[in-house]
Amino acid sequence: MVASPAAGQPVELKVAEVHVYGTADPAAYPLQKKGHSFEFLREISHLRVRSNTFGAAFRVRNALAHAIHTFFQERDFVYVQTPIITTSDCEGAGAMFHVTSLNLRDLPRSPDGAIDWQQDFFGRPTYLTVSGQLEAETYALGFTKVYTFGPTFRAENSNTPRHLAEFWMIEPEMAFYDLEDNMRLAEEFLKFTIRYVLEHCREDLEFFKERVEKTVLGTLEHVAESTFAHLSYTDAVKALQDAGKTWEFAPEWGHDLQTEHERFLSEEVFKKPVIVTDYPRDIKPFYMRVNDDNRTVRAMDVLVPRVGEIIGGSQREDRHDVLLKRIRESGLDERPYWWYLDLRRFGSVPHSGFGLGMERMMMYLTGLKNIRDVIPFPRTPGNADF
RNA sequence: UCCCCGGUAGCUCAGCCGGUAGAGCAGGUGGCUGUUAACCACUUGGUCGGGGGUUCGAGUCCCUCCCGGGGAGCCA
Repeated sequence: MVASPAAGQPVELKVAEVHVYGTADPAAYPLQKKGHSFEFLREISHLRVRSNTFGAAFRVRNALAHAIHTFFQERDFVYVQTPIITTSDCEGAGAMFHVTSLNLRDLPRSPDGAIDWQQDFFGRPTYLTVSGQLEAETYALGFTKVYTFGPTFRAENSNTPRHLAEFWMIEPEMAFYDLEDNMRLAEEFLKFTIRYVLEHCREDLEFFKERVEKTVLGTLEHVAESTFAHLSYTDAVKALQDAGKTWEFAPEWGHDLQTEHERFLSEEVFKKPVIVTDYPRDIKPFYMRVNDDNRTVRAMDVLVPRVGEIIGGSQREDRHDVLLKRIRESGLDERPYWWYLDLRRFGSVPHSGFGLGMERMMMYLTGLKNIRDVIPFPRTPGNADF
Protein backbone atom coordinates (compact mmCIF):
# COMPACT_ATOMS: atom_id res chain seq x y z
CA MET A 1 0.00 0.00 0.00
CA VAL A 2 1.46 3.35 -1.03
CA ALA A 3 0.31 6.97 -1.12
CA SER A 4 -1.74 7.66 -4.23
CA PRO A 5 -1.07 10.54 -6.63
CA ALA A 6 -4.66 10.32 -7.93
CA ALA A 7 -7.45 12.57 -6.73
CA GLY A 8 -10.13 11.29 -4.42
CA GLN A 9 -8.18 8.47 -2.78
CA PRO A 10 -5.44 8.63 -0.18
CA VAL A 11 -3.77 5.27 -0.85
CA GLU A 12 -3.55 2.57 -3.48
CA LEU A 13 -2.21 -0.97 -3.78
CA LYS A 14 1.11 -1.65 -5.40
CA VAL A 15 0.61 -5.26 -6.41
CA ALA A 16 3.54 -7.64 -6.42
CA GLU A 17 1.65 -10.77 -7.36
CA VAL A 18 -1.91 -11.61 -8.39
CA HIS A 19 -3.47 -14.99 -7.86
CA VAL A 20 -6.92 -15.63 -9.31
CA TYR A 21 -8.92 -18.01 -7.10
CA GLY A 22 -12.09 -18.07 -9.17
CA THR A 23 -13.02 -16.46 -12.44
CA ALA A 24 -16.38 -14.87 -13.33
CA ASP A 25 -17.48 -14.81 -16.95
CA PRO A 26 -18.26 -11.14 -17.59
CA ALA A 27 -20.87 -12.03 -20.18
CA ALA A 28 -22.83 -14.09 -17.64
CA TYR A 29 -22.19 -12.25 -14.36
CA PRO A 30 -25.40 -10.33 -13.62
CA LEU A 31 -23.90 -7.55 -11.48
CA GLN A 32 -22.69 -4.61 -13.49
CA LYS A 33 -20.76 -1.51 -12.61
CA LYS A 34 -23.94 0.54 -12.48
CA GLY A 35 -27.11 0.98 -10.48
CA HIS A 36 -29.46 -1.99 -10.50
CA SER A 37 -33.09 -1.98 -9.45
CA PHE A 38 -33.87 -3.58 -6.08
CA GLU A 39 -36.44 -5.77 -7.83
CA PHE A 40 -33.78 -7.22 -10.10
CA LEU A 41 -31.29 -7.70 -7.27
CA ARG A 42 -33.96 -9.51 -5.25
CA GLU A 43 -34.02 -12.16 -7.96
CA ILE A 44 -30.33 -12.77 -7.32
CA SER A 45 -30.31 -12.64 -3.53
CA HIS A 46 -27.23 -14.86 -3.48
CA LEU A 47 -25.22 -12.17 -5.30
CA ARG A 48 -26.85 -8.92 -4.18
CA VAL A 49 -24.95 -8.94 -0.89
CA ARG A 50 -21.88 -8.01 -2.97
CA SER A 51 -23.51 -4.69 -3.91
CA ASN A 52 -22.97 -1.50 -1.92
CA THR A 53 -26.60 -1.06 -0.82
CA PHE A 54 -27.02 -4.58 0.49
CA GLY A 55 -23.59 -4.62 2.02
CA ALA A 56 -24.59 -1.56 4.01
CA ALA A 57 -28.02 -2.98 4.86
CA PHE A 58 -26.69 -6.21 6.28
CA ARG A 59 -23.92 -4.51 8.23
CA VAL A 60 -26.66 -2.43 9.84
CA ARG A 61 -28.71 -5.58 10.46
CA ASN A 62 -25.75 -7.14 12.22
CA ALA A 63 -25.27 -4.04 14.36
CA LEU A 64 -28.99 -3.99 15.19
CA ALA A 65 -28.89 -7.61 16.37
CA HIS A 66 -25.93 -6.77 18.57
CA ALA A 67 -27.65 -3.67 19.92
CA ILE A 68 -30.78 -5.67 20.80
CA HIS A 69 -28.85 -8.17 22.89
CA THR A 70 -26.71 -5.46 24.45
CA PHE A 71 -29.75 -3.43 25.49
CA PHE A 72 -31.43 -6.32 27.27
CA GLN A 73 -28.32 -7.93 28.69
CA GLU A 74 -27.22 -4.62 30.23
CA ARG A 75 -30.61 -4.47 31.96
CA ASP A 76 -30.48 -8.01 33.37
CA PHE A 77 -33.00 -9.54 31.00
CA VAL A 78 -32.70 -13.29 30.42
CA TYR A 79 -32.65 -14.40 26.79
CA VAL A 80 -35.23 -17.18 26.28
CA GLN A 81 -35.43 -19.39 23.21
CA THR A 82 -39.12 -20.12 22.81
CA PRO A 83 -40.24 -23.02 20.63
CA ILE A 84 -40.59 -22.70 16.87
CA ILE A 85 -43.01 -25.62 16.65
CA THR A 86 -46.20 -25.03 18.59
CA THR A 87 -49.55 -26.66 19.19
CA SER A 88 -51.42 -23.46 20.00
CA ASP A 89 -53.48 -23.18 16.86
CA CYS A 90 -54.98 -19.80 17.60
CA GLU A 91 -52.78 -17.29 19.31
CA GLY A 92 -54.80 -14.61 17.64
CA ALA A 93 -52.06 -13.45 15.31
CA GLY A 94 -53.05 -14.79 11.94
CA ALA A 95 -52.85 -17.91 9.81
CA MET A 96 -50.20 -20.51 10.63
CA PHE A 97 -48.06 -22.95 8.68
CA HIS A 98 -48.71 -26.62 9.37
CA VAL A 99 -45.80 -28.78 10.46
CA THR A 100 -46.24 -32.45 9.68
CA SER A 101 -44.31 -35.59 8.86
CA LEU A 102 -47.36 -37.34 7.42
CA ASN A 103 -47.23 -38.62 3.86
CA LEU A 104 -49.35 -36.04 2.10
CA ARG A 105 -50.19 -38.45 -0.72
CA ASP A 106 -51.61 -41.00 1.68
CA LEU A 107 -53.02 -39.27 4.75
CA PRO A 108 -54.21 -41.45 7.63
CA ARG A 109 -57.94 -41.05 8.21
CA SER A 110 -60.16 -41.63 11.17
CA PRO A 111 -63.48 -43.47 10.56
CA ASP A 112 -65.34 -40.20 9.89
CA GLY A 113 -62.90 -39.29 7.10
CA ALA A 114 -61.05 -36.54 8.95
CA ILE A 115 -57.25 -36.56 9.04
CA ASP A 116 -56.04 -38.69 11.95
CA TRP A 117 -53.51 -36.37 13.56
CA GLN A 118 -52.79 -38.94 16.27
CA GLN A 119 -50.60 -40.67 13.72
CA ASP A 120 -48.60 -37.50 13.05
CA PHE A 121 -45.17 -36.93 14.59
CA PHE A 122 -46.42 -35.08 17.66
CA GLY A 123 -49.74 -36.95 17.88
CA ARG A 124 -51.67 -33.78 17.16
CA PRO A 125 -51.67 -30.87 14.67
CA THR A 126 -48.61 -28.65 15.01
CA TYR A 127 -47.65 -25.32 13.48
CA LEU A 128 -44.80 -22.87 13.08
CA THR A 129 -45.04 -20.26 15.81
CA VAL A 130 -46.56 -16.85 15.17
CA SER A 131 -45.24 -15.48 18.46
CA GLY A 132 -43.23 -16.55 21.46
CA GLN A 133 -45.17 -14.27 23.77
CA LEU A 134 -47.22 -16.79 25.71
CA GLU A 135 -44.17 -18.91 26.44
CA ALA A 136 -42.14 -15.79 27.26
CA GLU A 137 -44.74 -14.91 29.88
CA THR A 138 -44.06 -18.18 31.68
CA TYR A 139 -40.37 -17.35 31.90
CA ALA A 140 -41.05 -13.76 32.95
CA LEU A 141 -42.86 -15.19 35.98
CA GLY A 142 -39.72 -17.17 36.78
CA PHE A 143 -36.96 -14.72 35.89
CA THR A 144 -38.84 -11.38 36.17
CA LYS A 145 -37.41 -9.90 32.95
CA VAL A 146 -36.90 -11.92 29.77
CA TYR A 147 -36.77 -11.43 26.04
CA THR A 148 -37.05 -13.59 22.98
CA PHE A 149 -35.31 -12.94 19.68
CA GLY A 150 -36.04 -15.41 16.95
CA PRO A 151 -37.93 -16.21 13.78
CA THR A 152 -41.71 -16.18 13.53
CA PHE A 153 -44.00 -17.26 10.75
CA ARG A 154 -47.28 -16.05 9.28
CA ALA A 155 -49.12 -17.92 6.54
CA GLU A 156 -51.17 -14.83 5.67
CA ASN A 157 -51.45 -14.09 1.99
CA SER A 158 -50.00 -10.63 2.53
CA ASN A 159 -48.54 -8.93 -0.53
CA THR A 160 -47.17 -5.66 0.74
CA PRO A 161 -43.78 -4.01 1.20
CA ARG A 162 -44.23 -4.39 4.98
CA HIS A 163 -45.00 -8.12 5.41
CA LEU A 164 -43.01 -11.33 5.31
CA ALA A 165 -44.04 -14.95 5.85
CA GLU A 166 -40.85 -15.46 7.90
CA PHE A 167 -39.48 -12.65 9.98
CA TRP A 168 -37.54 -12.01 13.18
CA MET A 169 -39.24 -10.72 16.25
CA ILE A 170 -38.03 -9.35 19.57
CA GLU A 171 -40.43 -9.89 22.46
CA PRO A 172 -39.51 -8.64 25.94
CA GLU A 173 -41.77 -9.65 28.79
CA MET A 174 -41.50 -8.12 32.25
CA ALA A 175 -43.10 -9.11 35.57
CA PHE A 176 -44.28 -6.22 37.75
CA TYR A 177 -44.37 -3.86 34.74
CA ASP A 178 -47.59 -2.00 34.08
CA LEU A 179 -48.38 -0.38 30.73
CA GLU A 180 -46.52 2.83 31.63
CA ASP A 181 -43.35 0.88 32.49
CA ASN A 182 -43.82 -1.06 29.28
CA MET A 183 -44.02 2.11 27.17
CA ARG A 184 -41.00 3.58 28.91
CA LEU A 185 -39.00 0.47 28.05
CA ALA A 186 -40.18 0.48 24.43
CA GLU A 187 -39.11 4.10 23.99
CA GLU A 188 -35.77 3.51 25.70
CA PHE A 189 -35.22 0.43 23.56
CA LEU A 190 -35.87 2.21 20.26
CA LYS A 191 -33.63 5.11 21.19
CA PHE A 192 -30.85 2.82 22.40
CA THR A 193 -30.77 0.77 19.21
CA ILE A 194 -30.93 3.91 17.06
CA ARG A 195 -28.03 5.48 18.95
CA TYR A 196 -26.06 2.26 18.70
CA VAL A 197 -26.46 2.11 14.94
CA LEU A 198 -25.74 5.84 14.60
CA GLU A 199 -22.52 5.26 16.45
CA HIS A 200 -21.39 2.01 14.82
CA CYS A 201 -22.70 2.32 11.24
CA ARG A 202 -22.20 5.99 10.53
CA GLU A 203 -20.73 5.41 7.09
CA ASP A 204 -23.55 3.08 6.03
CA LEU A 205 -26.21 5.50 7.26
CA GLU A 206 -24.54 8.31 5.30
CA PHE A 207 -24.77 6.04 2.28
CA PHE A 208 -28.50 5.44 2.81
CA LYS A 209 -29.02 9.17 3.25
CA GLU A 210 -27.26 9.89 -0.03
CA ARG A 211 -28.57 7.05 -2.17
CA VAL A 212 -31.81 5.75 -0.66
CA GLU A 213 -33.72 8.16 1.59
CA LYS A 214 -32.35 11.60 2.29
CA THR A 215 -34.32 12.10 5.51
CA VAL A 216 -33.14 8.92 7.20
CA LEU A 217 -30.11 10.20 9.11
CA GLY A 218 -31.77 13.40 10.29
CA THR A 219 -34.85 11.51 11.45
CA LEU A 220 -32.81 9.03 13.47
CA GLU A 221 -30.77 11.77 15.12
CA HIS A 222 -33.95 13.63 15.93
CA VAL A 223 -35.76 10.60 17.33
CA ALA A 224 -32.78 9.59 19.47
CA GLU A 225 -33.14 12.90 21.32
CA SER A 226 -36.90 13.44 21.25
CA THR A 227 -39.66 12.34 23.60
CA PHE A 228 -42.32 10.13 22.08
CA ALA A 229 -45.86 11.48 21.89
CA HIS A 230 -48.58 9.69 23.85
CA LEU A 231 -52.31 9.64 23.41
CA SER A 232 -55.18 7.28 24.03
CA TYR A 233 -57.06 5.56 21.25
CA THR A 234 -60.14 7.56 22.23
CA ASP A 235 -58.25 10.85 21.91
CA ALA A 236 -56.70 9.66 18.66
CA VAL A 237 -60.11 9.01 17.13
CA LYS A 238 -61.26 12.43 18.32
CA ALA A 239 -58.19 14.11 16.82
CA LEU A 240 -58.73 12.32 13.52
CA GLN A 241 -62.38 13.29 13.41
CA ASP A 242 -61.53 16.92 14.15
CA ALA A 243 -58.68 17.01 11.62
CA GLY A 244 -60.93 18.39 8.90
CA LYS A 245 -59.67 15.81 6.43
CA THR A 246 -61.62 13.56 4.14
CA TRP A 247 -60.75 9.97 4.92
CA GLU A 248 -61.20 6.90 2.83
CA PHE A 249 -62.42 5.27 6.04
CA ALA A 250 -63.99 7.66 8.53
CA PRO A 251 -62.43 7.23 11.97
CA GLU A 252 -64.99 5.86 14.39
CA TRP A 253 -64.68 4.63 17.97
CA GLY A 254 -64.69 0.83 17.97
CA HIS A 255 -63.00 0.41 14.62
CA ASP A 256 -59.29 -0.20 14.33
CA LEU A 257 -57.14 2.68 13.11
CA GLN A 258 -56.52 2.48 9.37
CA THR A 259 -53.08 2.86 7.84
CA GLU A 260 -54.04 6.37 6.65
CA HIS A 261 -54.96 7.30 10.25
CA GLU A 262 -51.73 5.95 11.72
CA ARG A 263 -49.65 7.75 9.13
CA PHE A 264 -51.48 11.01 9.71
CA LEU A 265 -50.80 10.85 13.45
CA SER A 266 -47.10 10.05 13.22
CA GLU A 267 -46.21 11.94 10.03
CA GLU A 268 -48.36 15.05 10.19
CA VAL A 269 -49.67 15.67 13.69
CA PHE A 270 -46.60 14.76 15.77
CA LYS A 271 -43.84 14.24 13.17
CA LYS A 272 -42.19 11.69 15.46
CA PRO A 273 -43.00 8.32 17.07
CA VAL A 274 -46.43 8.21 18.71
CA ILE A 275 -47.68 5.69 21.25
CA VAL A 276 -51.43 5.05 21.06
CA THR A 277 -52.90 3.30 24.11
CA ASP A 278 -56.11 1.81 25.50
CA TYR A 279 -57.75 0.38 22.41
CA PRO A 280 -61.31 -0.97 22.42
CA ARG A 281 -61.51 -4.39 24.03
CA ASP A 282 -63.36 -5.94 21.13
CA ILE A 283 -60.64 -5.34 18.52
CA LYS A 284 -57.73 -6.65 20.61
CA PRO A 285 -56.63 -10.17 21.66
CA PHE A 286 -57.81 -11.97 24.79
CA TYR A 287 -54.53 -11.68 26.69
CA MET A 288 -54.61 -7.88 27.07
CA ARG A 289 -55.64 -6.54 30.46
CA VAL A 290 -59.15 -5.11 30.56
CA ASN A 291 -59.42 -1.57 31.92
CA ASP A 292 -61.84 -0.62 34.70
CA ASP A 293 -64.16 0.94 32.13
CA ASN A 294 -64.61 -2.60 30.76
CA ARG A 295 -64.57 -1.17 27.22
CA THR A 296 -60.85 -0.77 26.59
CA VAL A 297 -57.67 -2.77 27.16
CA ARG A 298 -54.16 -1.83 28.24
CA ALA A 299 -52.73 -2.03 24.76
CA MET A 300 -50.11 0.17 23.13
CA ASP A 301 -48.94 0.56 19.55
CA VAL A 302 -45.82 2.53 18.67
CA LEU A 303 -46.29 4.24 15.31
CA VAL A 304 -43.35 5.75 13.47
CA PRO A 305 -43.33 7.92 10.35
CA ARG A 306 -42.76 6.11 7.04
CA VAL A 307 -43.04 2.59 8.51
CA GLY A 308 -46.23 2.65 10.58
CA GLU A 309 -46.70 0.20 13.43
CA ILE A 310 -43.27 -0.88 14.62
CA ILE A 311 -44.18 -2.15 18.09
CA GLY A 312 -47.35 -3.69 19.47
CA GLY A 313 -47.64 -4.49 23.15
CA SER A 314 -49.81 -4.58 26.23
CA GLN A 315 -50.14 -5.15 29.91
CA ARG A 316 -51.28 -8.74 30.19
CA GLU A 317 -54.52 -9.87 31.82
CA ASP A 318 -53.31 -11.28 35.14
CA ARG A 319 -56.74 -12.09 36.66
CA HIS A 320 -57.68 -15.71 36.16
CA ASP A 321 -61.46 -15.22 35.99
CA VAL A 322 -61.26 -12.30 33.56
CA LEU A 323 -58.78 -14.10 31.31
CA LEU A 324 -60.91 -17.25 31.17
CA LYS A 325 -63.95 -15.18 30.31
CA ARG A 326 -62.04 -13.38 27.56
CA ILE A 327 -60.76 -16.61 26.03
CA ARG A 328 -64.34 -17.94 25.88
CA GLU A 329 -65.68 -14.63 24.54
CA SER A 330 -63.13 -14.80 21.75
CA GLY A 331 -64.59 -18.11 20.67
CA LEU A 332 -61.47 -20.04 21.66
CA ASP A 333 -61.19 -23.44 23.30
CA GLU A 334 -59.63 -22.83 26.73
CA ARG A 335 -58.15 -26.33 27.05
CA PRO A 336 -54.90 -25.71 25.09
CA TYR A 337 -54.34 -22.66 27.30
CA TRP A 338 -54.35 -24.61 30.56
CA TRP A 339 -50.71 -23.79 31.23
CA TYR A 340 -51.22 -20.13 30.33
CA LEU A 341 -54.16 -19.98 32.74
CA ASP A 342 -52.03 -21.73 35.37
CA LEU A 343 -49.78 -18.65 35.45
CA ARG A 344 -52.81 -16.82 36.87
CA ARG A 345 -53.60 -19.59 39.35
CA PHE A 346 -50.14 -19.88 40.89
CA GLY A 347 -48.71 -16.57 41.98
CA SER A 348 -50.03 -14.21 39.34
CA VAL A 349 -48.46 -10.76 39.11
CA PRO A 350 -49.02 -7.78 36.85
CA HIS A 351 -46.78 -8.06 33.81
CA SER A 352 -46.32 -6.52 30.39
CA GLY A 353 -44.45 -6.93 27.17
CA PHE A 354 -44.26 -5.99 23.54
CA GLY A 355 -43.26 -7.32 20.15
CA LEU A 356 -40.99 -5.57 17.69
CA GLY A 357 -40.44 -6.70 14.14
CA MET A 358 -36.74 -6.63 13.38
CA GLU A 359 -37.31 -5.99 9.69
CA ARG A 360 -39.68 -3.08 10.39
CA MET A 361 -36.92 -1.59 12.52
CA MET A 362 -34.46 -2.18 9.69
CA MET A 363 -36.69 -0.27 7.28
CA TYR A 364 -36.80 2.59 9.72
CA LEU A 365 -33.02 2.59 10.13
CA THR A 366 -32.05 2.28 6.47
CA GLY A 367 -34.87 4.05 4.67
CA LEU A 368 -35.28 1.01 2.41
CA LYS A 369 -38.91 0.89 1.40
CA ASN A 370 -39.45 -2.83 0.80
CA ILE A 371 -39.14 -5.25 3.71
CA ARG A 372 -37.80 -7.87 1.29
CA ASP A 373 -34.62 -5.83 0.99
CA VAL A 374 -33.70 -5.89 4.70
CA ILE A 375 -33.73 -9.67 5.26
CA PRO A 376 -31.11 -11.86 3.53
CA PHE A 377 -33.51 -14.30 1.84
CA PRO A 378 -37.10 -13.06 1.97
CA ARG A 379 -40.00 -15.52 2.19
CA THR A 380 -43.26 -14.20 0.79
CA PRO A 381 -46.32 -15.80 -0.85
CA GLY A 382 -44.99 -17.71 -3.85
CA ASN A 383 -41.33 -17.06 -3.08
CA ALA A 384 -38.97 -19.26 -1.06
CA ASP A 385 -35.95 -19.34 -3.36
CA PHE A 386 -32.40 -19.77 -2.08
C1' U B 1 -57.30 -11.94 -1.06
C1' C B 2 -59.18 -7.10 -3.48
C1' C B 3 -58.06 -2.47 -6.57
C1' C B 4 -54.54 0.11 -9.92
C1' C B 5 -49.95 -0.02 -12.98
C1' G B 6 -46.37 -2.92 -15.45
C1' G B 7 -43.72 -7.53 -18.04
C1' U B 8 -39.96 -5.84 -25.21
C1' A B 9 -31.82 -7.72 -25.69
C1' G B 10 -27.93 -9.62 -19.65
C1' C B 11 -29.73 -4.48 -17.16
C1' U B 12 -32.80 0.25 -17.71
C1' C B 13 -36.29 1.54 -21.17
C1' A B 14 -38.66 3.53 -26.24
C1' G B 15 -41.87 1.32 -29.82
C1' C B 16 -47.92 6.56 -32.14
C1' C B 17 -54.11 4.85 -35.12
C1' G B 18 -52.42 -3.16 -35.85
C1' G B 19 -48.10 -3.60 -41.20
C1' U B 20 -43.39 -9.42 -38.14
C1' A B 21 -38.50 -4.62 -33.36
C1' G B 22 -34.87 0.05 -31.43
C1' A B 23 -31.64 3.12 -27.87
C1' G B 24 -28.29 3.65 -23.70
C1' C B 25 -25.53 0.57 -20.59
C1' A B 26 -23.33 -4.44 -20.28
C1' G B 27 -20.69 -8.30 -23.47
C1' G B 28 -17.01 -9.02 -27.82
C1' U B 29 -12.94 -6.86 -31.12
C1' G B 30 -9.54 -2.88 -31.96
C1' G B 31 -7.64 1.81 -30.22
C1' C B 32 -6.67 5.20 -26.26
C1' U B 33 -5.98 5.79 -21.03
C1' G B 34 -3.57 7.39 -13.40
C1' U B 35 -8.66 4.88 -13.59
C1' U B 36 -13.07 5.84 -9.73
C1' A B 37 -20.59 3.75 -12.97
C1' A B 38 -13.60 6.11 -18.11
C1' C B 39 -13.31 7.57 -23.52
C1' C B 40 -13.44 6.58 -29.29
C1' A B 41 -14.70 3.12 -33.37
C1' C B 42 -16.86 -1.31 -34.93
C1' U B 43 -19.87 -5.41 -33.35
C1' U B 44 -22.73 -9.98 -31.17
C1' G B 45 -27.37 -10.22 -28.98
C1' G B 46 -34.85 -10.86 -29.11
C1' U B 47 -39.92 -17.51 -29.08
C1' C B 48 -41.81 -9.00 -27.37
C1' G B 49 -43.97 -13.32 -19.69
C1' G B 50 -47.13 -18.32 -20.95
C1' G B 51 -51.61 -20.07 -23.40
C1' G B 52 -55.91 -19.05 -26.32
C1' G B 53 -58.78 -15.72 -29.56
C1' U B 54 -60.00 -11.56 -33.30
C1' U B 55 -57.57 -10.16 -38.03
C1' C B 56 -55.04 -10.86 -44.64
C1' G B 57 -51.54 -9.41 -40.74
C1' A B 58 -50.76 -8.78 -33.36
C1' G B 59 -45.19 -6.27 -29.26
C1' U B 60 -49.78 -3.32 -30.26
C1' C B 61 -56.81 -5.36 -29.71
C1' C B 62 -59.81 -9.23 -26.54
C1' C B 63 -59.90 -13.47 -22.83
C1' U B 64 -57.08 -16.20 -19.33
C1' C B 65 -53.01 -17.70 -16.31
C1' C B 66 -48.10 -16.52 -14.24
C1' C B 67 -44.63 -12.90 -12.37
C1' G B 68 -43.16 -7.82 -10.55
C1' G B 69 -44.43 -2.84 -8.45
C1' G B 70 -47.87 0.48 -5.74
C1' G B 71 -52.33 0.86 -2.65
C1' A B 72 -55.88 -1.80 0.80
C1' G B 73 -56.89 -5.72 4.37
C1' C B 74 -54.24 -8.94 8.04
C1' C B 75 -50.27 -7.51 11.29
C1' A B 76 -44.64 -6.99 13.41
